[in-house]
Formats: sequence, C-alpha cells, structure tokens
Amino acid sequence: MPGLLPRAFYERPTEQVARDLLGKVIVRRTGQPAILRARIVEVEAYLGVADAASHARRGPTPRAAIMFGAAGHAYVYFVYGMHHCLNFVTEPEGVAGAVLIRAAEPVEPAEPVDDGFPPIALQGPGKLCRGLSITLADKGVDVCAPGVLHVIDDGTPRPRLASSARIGVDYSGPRWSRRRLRFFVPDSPAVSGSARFSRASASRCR
DNA sequence: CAGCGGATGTGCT
DNA sequence: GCACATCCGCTGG
Repeated sequence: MPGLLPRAFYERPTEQVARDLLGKVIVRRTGQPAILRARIVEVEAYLGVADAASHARRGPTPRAAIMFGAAGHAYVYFVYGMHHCLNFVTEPEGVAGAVLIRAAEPVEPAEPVDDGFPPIALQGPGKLCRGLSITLADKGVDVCAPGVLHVIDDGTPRPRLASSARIGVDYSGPRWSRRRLRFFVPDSPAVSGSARFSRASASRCR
C-alpha cells in the first residue's frame, strides 16, 4: 500500500518492522523549503529488556523510556560525544523495541540539479543523522503524521535483502551480538563496507 | 558525584 | 588496523 506508513506498521514485532522498512522512504523537512527524501537500505532491530545490546536492557531509564512507549515515534540518541542515531519505536505500548536506521540512499529528484555541492552522505547511522539534520530535538517526533519527519511507501518493489549480525555490539556477549538482527539491501552502494564481507555469506530473506 | 565506556567516523600508520 | 575526538547516561560508592 503506497503512502504514509501508519502506526499499525510500527506496532508489530521489531524484527519484522526492520525488514519491512528496507526500501521505504524517509521524508525530512528541514525548515527552509528544503525537503530531503532518503530510501532506507540498512537497519538493525533492537529488542526489549532481554536484548543485552539494546538501550532498553536496563528498563525505562530517562533515555530509553521512549522505547517502551507508543510505536511510530522517533528515538534519537547521542553517542561518542559527537554522533546522533535515528530509530523508530516499535511494538505495542509497554513493550520495548526500536529499529536503528543505519544507511539510506538519497532519492534524486526527477530533474537532478548540480548545485555544486556533493550528494548528501547517508551511509552509516551518524552520517545519516548529519545528512538529514536530525538531532535530539527530533526525539519523540510522531513519524506517523506528515510533519518534520515521516516515512512513506513510494510503491517501489520490495528490494532483495540480506541479514547479518549487528555492528558494534560485541559488549553484549555472543548470544546477542551474533544474532542476525541487521538487515540490508546487498546491492546498495550505500551499505557500509563490512556488508561487502557479509554479502558473500549473507542469507537471502524472503 | 566521580568514573567509565559507548548502537561512530575519520585519519594516520 | 588503531588511535582519538568529545559528551552524556548509567553505575556504584
């Protein structure tokens, strides 16, 4: 169904929402007349209190409480003193879950304009937020209504997708760090380098 | 309230 | 491949 993704889309098992977000388009309004569109090509599922890699593992702390709240809201956090990361909250209210958006491809307008600026880099969760000007100010935004940030299905066919372990969560121990909760479009040049390694062993899903 | 380390990215060796 | 930038959330005392 093309159009704005409704709350029911997010209010499902996190792993399923993660897969289904691949190929969907983030629509970002940044103040000016500027509207940026970006097709999601890499995501990770972060589950509830049992997931040792998830911010929800310690329960509803001030930072992570939003992961326990209503689906379809933006969870933005700040890491390493310099980067923001964008997630969408999943699962019914009271159940924690979120999908981290790791990479996207800029959606070119019908008439590509050469304004002298390089294309916006959206490969990697930190760069994606930089490119879309997403900060902590966007934490809590309802992405189920057209506004500063929402997501649409533009009707393009579901892309071929693959899975791997999540990136940078070794601290959570083998049980959770090795689980294949990262999903990506292997054909996309925007998917980070380690994916090229994963590409060979990546399992095809669906 | 001090200390620690992170769902990252870049640049140099 | 590894150091490091740079700040905040969380833990433990």
